[in-house]
Amino acid sequence: MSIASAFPDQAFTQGCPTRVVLDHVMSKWSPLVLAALSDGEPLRWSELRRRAEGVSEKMLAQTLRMLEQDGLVLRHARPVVPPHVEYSLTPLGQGLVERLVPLMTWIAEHADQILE
Amino acid sequence: MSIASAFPDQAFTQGCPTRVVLDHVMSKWSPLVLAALSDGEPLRWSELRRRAEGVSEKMLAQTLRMLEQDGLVLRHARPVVPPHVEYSLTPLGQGLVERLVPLMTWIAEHADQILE
DNA sequence: CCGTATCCTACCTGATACTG
DNA sequence: CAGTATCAGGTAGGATACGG
Repeated sequence: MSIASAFPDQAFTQGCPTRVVLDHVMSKWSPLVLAALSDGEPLRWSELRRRAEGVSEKMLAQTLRMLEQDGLVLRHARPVVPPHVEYSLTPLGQGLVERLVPLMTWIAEHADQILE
Repeated sequence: MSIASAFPDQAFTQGCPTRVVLDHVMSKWSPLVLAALSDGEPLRWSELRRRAEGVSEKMLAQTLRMLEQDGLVLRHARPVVPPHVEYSLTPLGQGLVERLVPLMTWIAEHADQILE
């Protein structure tokens, strides 16, 4: 029996790869970083820190490394002084944010209702 | 400047109610509980424990209380012995899962690609 | 059957300092 | 500018035992 009829039987069972990806995508800062990149425009480290308001340097680094390893975010470092590094979505990452943004939009529209 | 052009300016800024709701919805077990209820059929505590494979009793209780307080999940206790309690989605919760399920479906379809 | 209470650990956070 | 390193403190989450 799967968790819900919408998914294949083995999806989101314990130890399933889907569970790992779900945890990555749903981690505290991933949605904010992914949403910030959703416009398609590459962003620099400092700009990402401003957009994901409240993120520590440690957690931003950790989140970006994770998303890069997952093939969702691309890191492009230009070898200049001072360093210039840009982050953008991979095609895979774009597919993800196309589903993520509607969810976040819904939350933005209904947050008041939810917290009274 | 908002986090991304898709959202209103104040959305997902630090301390904004949207941030609280985002954290609730993206918490470790919420997606699995909400997805389990997405079929529309009310589920009992023991069935939810089976569907959200790996969840501890403490975290299931905490997650359900949170979702109930947020007005996303409805708790219906029938006063019988032994106790019979059912959980289901509120209309608000249904609106949420309509956006959540496509995201989780995408993850189920692309998890292999992501983890190589 | 449906939870609560307790304890314990792991991670997140925040601050600070430092490097190419 | 774009990070890494380290350490102290708090909080989310896990394991287990017990109660209505």
